[in-house]
Amino acid sequence: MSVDRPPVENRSGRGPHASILDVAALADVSPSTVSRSLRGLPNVAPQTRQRVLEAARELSYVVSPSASGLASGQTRSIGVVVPFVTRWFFANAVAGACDVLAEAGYDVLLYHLGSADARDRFFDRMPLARRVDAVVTLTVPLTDDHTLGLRALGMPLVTVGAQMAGVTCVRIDDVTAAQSAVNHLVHQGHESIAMLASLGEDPELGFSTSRDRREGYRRAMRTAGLEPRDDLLMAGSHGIDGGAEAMAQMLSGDILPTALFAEYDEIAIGALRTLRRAGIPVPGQISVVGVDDHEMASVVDLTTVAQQVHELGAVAARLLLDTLAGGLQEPVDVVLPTRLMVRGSTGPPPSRQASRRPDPGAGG
Amino acid sequence: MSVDRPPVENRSGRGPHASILDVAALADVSPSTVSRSLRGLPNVAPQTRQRVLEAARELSYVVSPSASGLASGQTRSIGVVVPFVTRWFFANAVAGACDVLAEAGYDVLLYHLGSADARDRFFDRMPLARRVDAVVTLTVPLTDDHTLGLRALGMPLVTVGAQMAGVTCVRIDDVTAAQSAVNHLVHQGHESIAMLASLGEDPELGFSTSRDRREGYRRAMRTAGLEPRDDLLMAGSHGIDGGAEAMAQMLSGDILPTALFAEYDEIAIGALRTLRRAGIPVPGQISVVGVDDHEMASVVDLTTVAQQVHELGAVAARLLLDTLAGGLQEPVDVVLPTRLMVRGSTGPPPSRQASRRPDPGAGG
DNA sequence: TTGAAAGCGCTAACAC
DNA sequence: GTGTTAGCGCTTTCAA
Repeated sequence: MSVDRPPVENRSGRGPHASILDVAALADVSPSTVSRSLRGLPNVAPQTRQRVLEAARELSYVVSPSASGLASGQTRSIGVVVPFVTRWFFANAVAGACDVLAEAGYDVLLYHLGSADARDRFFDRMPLARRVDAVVTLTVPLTDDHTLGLRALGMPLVTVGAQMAGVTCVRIDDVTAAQSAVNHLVHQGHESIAMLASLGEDPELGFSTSRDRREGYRRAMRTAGLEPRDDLLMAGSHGIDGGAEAMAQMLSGDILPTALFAEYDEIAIGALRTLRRAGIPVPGQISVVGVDDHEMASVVDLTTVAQQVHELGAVAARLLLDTLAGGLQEPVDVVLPTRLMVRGSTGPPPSRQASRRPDPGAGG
Repeated sequence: MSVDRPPVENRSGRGPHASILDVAALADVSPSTVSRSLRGLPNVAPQTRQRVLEAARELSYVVSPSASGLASGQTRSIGVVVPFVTRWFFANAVAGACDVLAEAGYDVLLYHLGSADARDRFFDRMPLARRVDAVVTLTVPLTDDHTLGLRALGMPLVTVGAQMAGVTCVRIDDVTAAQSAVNHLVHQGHESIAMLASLGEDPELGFSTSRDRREGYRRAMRTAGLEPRDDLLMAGSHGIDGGAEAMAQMLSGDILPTALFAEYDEIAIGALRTLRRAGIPVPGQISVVGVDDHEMASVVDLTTVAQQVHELGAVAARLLLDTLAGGLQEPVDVVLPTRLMVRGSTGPPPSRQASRRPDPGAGG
């Protein structure tokens, strides 16, 4: 690529970049002084520092992270591991983490483990090993091996959403969140409430978030004296399409509940799409509630349990920075609050017993 | 952090990681041979390579990217620069790029320039300088200075969506995409068609995507013998909220068009939310069309011009890899196809002249 | 096909 | 407050 470069003078002339020696020469000090000045260490005379900064700017000097990392053992970058950046929750949490980390001068290495392939490659190669100073994982479904692999890196680790013994975690109380969603339905008079939940390829592996929300559903049902239905589990697709398919499957079954609790909003939204296409009125015949407060929830008028997703990522990042700075020594478990947002997708059931599907021909 | 580490033997015992010397010792060869073997270079006897690979595995050896980068001048990582990971388009394009790059063994440095702060910090510090081998920018609004700054890095650069002279670009034809959306409305008989478009803080700066879609709107209108309305520009918020606010603003105005062309789906979706809340029937009174085929478009039944966003990112990544491999020498301009998806948000106008708002009290 | 030696560009420990 | 001296852990000539 033949690209114009800014004119560069006083250069030792080896590579395309000025080196610390060039800056040192221009500022008429030693390389160590340049290093100290640029990193804002004490023990540098103000005027010296000034000269160095000017020289550096003049030469468009940027430290080589490789060299600096090699010498110091620090990379000034953080690994962020995420299963699907395309899902609203993850995108927002990543954004929260990135914003905090960038402000602190850290770079973010993004590891996107969407496919099983990508996940295997990742854990096989462990590209994090000497590349980052710390890691934040966003509720990646992990086997025990994976977990051990991450911990064996011996670097600070914070998870968003996934509780693991001895690891700092930022999350919501998924059990309680699910309970409050289901309780809302119960209070409206629903007795036949089903749950739409995701199911990873490997049941051992899944998201703890998913497990906890199912637990919350069961508890709320039992507390209300209701029988939890077998969760409807979506094996294949995630997100909206998964929810839509699961709903379609449920419609093809015999007994339709009067209310649905979806593990997260995208599932709920997918279900709403299927319901709309099937001409089933919401909440007239079925009420739907989710978890997240996805930005689309207000658009489709979905009742949901809101969580502060950007903040989850941001808090995780801050905890990591604290740990790196030596402040935080022991693992902590931070639980952010949730809030029920009542919207138009929930209402009383059609009647106390109208829990069967309308006969064919009954209209709809 | 006191963490169990896998048992490690035959170690020089300095750091937490095995070094190339440890591997060399265990395999009974020189470090150079280890290096060659691990990188799959020729000129290594198959059995030697075998021994080395076993030794490396035994010691859980992972090369130090810093050291390797310093010595070779290559970082094996790519910078991905994106304004908002949380917006659907960007999340998907990032995912596309990540997937391709990860498969090729590259790491991804994510730079999230959502806020003006973050952008300034980024261009001020140019953290990419020696950190990455190449850069893909996802339609980041750039000033000329910024553009020059990126090009001055002297490394391969591919943009998604943003055309710049002499830079490889992967995009759709935004003018044509906009025209096909507007033509669809024209063919349905609409004569009063407005556009909802975004407007960056700095008009000089904006997305070329935005400019081109406005241009397409104007051309389609003129071709149809219609007067383009002054675009309704959203100055503040982006995405859904921006669209919702712009729509509200339009509702407070005097003359309501019979159809709306939104620069991208999130704007359209925000507008739909406002319209629903205002009780204005879609497409009965107003038709709405967007661009993207956002995953929510099918949920809210939005007519839109679909683009393959994941593929945009993936193609960009592949072009970058080609360039790094020495295959691609000259900048290219790749244009991916779009397709009009007709859904339920568009229909004929209420009547040939019913373009005024209903009188107060007329119901709705 | 392999090994020895010389850096890559910086930081850190120590001297002054 | 500043300079000197060694590396950090690799890759890369070059020589064998």
